[in-house]
Amino acid sequence: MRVPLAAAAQVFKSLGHPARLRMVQALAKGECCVCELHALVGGDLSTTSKHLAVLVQAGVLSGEKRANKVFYRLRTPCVTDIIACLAAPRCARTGQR
Amino acid sequence: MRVPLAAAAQVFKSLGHPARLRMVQALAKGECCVCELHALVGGDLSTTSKHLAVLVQAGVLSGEKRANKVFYRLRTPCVTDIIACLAAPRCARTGQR
DNA sequence: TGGCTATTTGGCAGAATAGCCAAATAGATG
DNA sequence: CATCTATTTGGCTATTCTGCCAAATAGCCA
Repeated sequence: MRVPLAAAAQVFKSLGHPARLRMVQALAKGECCVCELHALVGGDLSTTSKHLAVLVQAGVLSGEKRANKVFYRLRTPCVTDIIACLAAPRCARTGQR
Repeated sequence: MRVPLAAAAQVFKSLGHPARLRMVQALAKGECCVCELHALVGGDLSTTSKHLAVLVQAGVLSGEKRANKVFYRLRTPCVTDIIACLAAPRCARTGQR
């Protein structure tokens, strides 16, 4: 294993929350601003912001400020694959679950 | 998405701990008994047992008792793919990280 | 500048998690 | 049966996570 175990675990941990997972799924289709992601998951806006910070910290997302909005995007296409694999009724590669 | 978001998040959450991730990696090579997994991650044996329970609860592992030992195995090859993807310096499918 | 929108930060209370110890359970074996 | 090995369960404390509120910050526009 080349990536430190702890770093990999941190990525999984960051994905281990329904709101964060939903946001990452949305971001798999392209970047979104915080307000869009917030509309997606509901709750307090500050909670959304903190969830995004967790994902950035784990290296899953990166954020960029443009005008007065902040746009987040996936940093690793790998994550998209991972989510697709779990989200499908069967694994796309193996045909099994 | 066909698998409930919450269930997928639970899988990620269960993988989001270094000891659990290490055990799952070992199990990707074949089933192990608790004592082997415990030797791998150290700490208290009861802690290992509880980590395994978390993974079973998430649907990642299944355990089977044979004689007086309990053997755990991966339930989903998908998880193996996921881990391989993250563990590699580059994603096996896309060549990117 | 003043106000407006978008987002983050600090702080707090409650819930969940981690890890250790002691005790209980299950099966093998003398 | 008594005992030994392997594992789980109950319980406890310390730590971390969640989600809300209030306040601060940053950039736009009149």
